Amino acid sequence: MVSAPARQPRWTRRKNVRPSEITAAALEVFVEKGFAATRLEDVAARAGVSKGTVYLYFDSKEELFKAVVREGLIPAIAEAEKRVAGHRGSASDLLRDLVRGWWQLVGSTPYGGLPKLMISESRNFPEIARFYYEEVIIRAHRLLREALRRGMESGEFRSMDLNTAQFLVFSPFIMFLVWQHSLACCESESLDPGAYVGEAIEMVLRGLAAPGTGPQAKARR
Amino acid sequence: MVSAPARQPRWTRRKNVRPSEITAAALEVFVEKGFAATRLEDVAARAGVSKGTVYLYFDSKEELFKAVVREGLIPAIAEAEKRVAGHRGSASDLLRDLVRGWWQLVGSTPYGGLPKLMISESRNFPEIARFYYEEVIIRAHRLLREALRRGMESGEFRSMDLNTAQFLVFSPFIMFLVWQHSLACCESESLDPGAYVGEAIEMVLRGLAAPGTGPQAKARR
DNA sequence: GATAAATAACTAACCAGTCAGTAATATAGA
DNA sequence: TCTATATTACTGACTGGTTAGTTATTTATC
Repeated sequence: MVSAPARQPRWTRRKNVRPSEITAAALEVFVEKGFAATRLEDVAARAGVSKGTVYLYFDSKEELFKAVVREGLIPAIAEAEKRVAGHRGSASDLLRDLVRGWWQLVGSTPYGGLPKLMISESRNFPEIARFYYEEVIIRAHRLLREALRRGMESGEFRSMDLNTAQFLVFSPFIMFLVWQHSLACCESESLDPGAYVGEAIEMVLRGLAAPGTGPQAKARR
Repeated sequence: MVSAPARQPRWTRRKNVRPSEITAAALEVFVEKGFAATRLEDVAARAGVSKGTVYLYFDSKEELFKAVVREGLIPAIAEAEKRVAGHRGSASDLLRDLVRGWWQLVGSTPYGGLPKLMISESRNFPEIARFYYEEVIIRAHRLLREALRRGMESGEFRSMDLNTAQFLVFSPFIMFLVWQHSLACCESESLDPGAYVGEAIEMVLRGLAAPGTGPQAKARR
C-alpha cells in the first residue's frame, strides 16, 4: 500500500488577511474595468478565493468598493489635513506640498485610478457617488480652498472667486490622472508624469500670483 | 351605423428622418447612462420607434455611437480648423477664439457630455476609443499645439514643452465638462459655466505669458 | 466531533442582437 | 378612380450569453 502523499490542503483558513487581499484585488479590477463592468468572480480569482468568500467579508459590490476607498483614500486625506493644519510658510509652498503629497500617496499609486472611476460611474451609482463626494471630495476641496484663502489674504495670490480658483487648481492634476487611466492608451508618446506634475504646479502658481509677486517677478528682480 | 372613426395609423413611414431622430435620442441616453449601460430599447423608445427599427438604420450599438460623434463633433472640429487657418492676430486671441467656439458648439450643447463618456468607456471599448481618438482628439490637440507654437515663436508665450503646454491648456475646460456630467450633481452650489470659462481662459493665458507681456504686465504699465 | 471558513452549484434578472410576421404605402391593371 | 397586388418600414417576441447575489455542501482546524 502506497503511503499517503503529503497533500497540500485545497485551501487554508486565513480569516484576518482575507479582507485586505480582497480589497487589493478589487482595487485592481475596479480600476481596470470600472465599477459596473467588474465581475466579482474576477476579483475573487485575483484574490485567490471563490466568489462566495467575497460575500463572507463584504455585503455587496458597493460595500466592497467603499472599503477600497476607506482603505486607500481616507487616510491620504487625513494626512493632508494634518499638513495644512501644521503648515507655516507661504501659500505657494503649501500648495506645492499638497500636490506632491497627493501625487505620492494617490496619483502615482494604484489608487490613482479611482478619480476616473468615480467620474465614470457616479451617474449610474448615485449612492457611491454621494459617499465618495462626502468622504473624499468635500474634504479635499476644503483643503485647497483653505490654502488659496491664506494666499489671497496675505496678498501672495490675486484675489478671485474661491470656488473658481479651487477648480482651476485641481483641474490639471485630476485631468492628468483621468487621462492616464483612459485615453492615454491611444497615444503614441505620452508625458512623463513626474515632469508634468512639476510643470503643472508652477503654471498654476503663475496663474494665481498677484502682480509683482509671482515666479516671473522673482526672475525679473 | 356609426361612421368609421378617423383612426390614426399605429405608425407611419418616415424613412428619411428616422436616422437623425434616432441619433438625437441616442445622444441623450448615451450621455445620461454611458455607452455600456445604455439600453437600445430606451433609445428606440425615446426616438418613438421599436428596437428593431434602430437596427434597420445602424448595424450595432457601436456604429450608432460613431454616427452620433460624426454628426455632432466632427463638424465642430472642421469649423475650428478653418478658424485657425484663417486667423491673423495674437496667439492669445486665437486661443480665446478656439475656446469660445468650442464652448458654443460643444461644451454648452448636449454634445458636451461626450468627453466624459469617452473617458469613461475607452478602456472597455477600445475600438470606439481609437475612433474617437483619431477623429476628434488628435485633430483638436493639433489645433491647440499650433496656436501655442505661434505664440511661443512670436515671443508672446514663454517657451516650454508643447505637449505639456497643450495638456495644461485643455485641462480646465475638459475637466469642467467632465465634472458637470458626473459629480457636479452631488454639489450644493455649482459654478456658473459662462463665468468659469471666461476666468479659466484668462488664468491659462497668465500661466503661458512670457515675462513682461502678460495681462499682469499690461496692468502694470 | 463541532464549527468556522471556504467552495461551487444555483437562481433570477438583465440585454444586444435576430427574425418571422404585420401593417402602411406604392403601384399596376381594371 | 377604384381595387388587387407588391413592396418595405416597422414591430416585438425570442435567443443566448452574462452576472450579482444565495444556498447547500465540503473541508480545514481546534
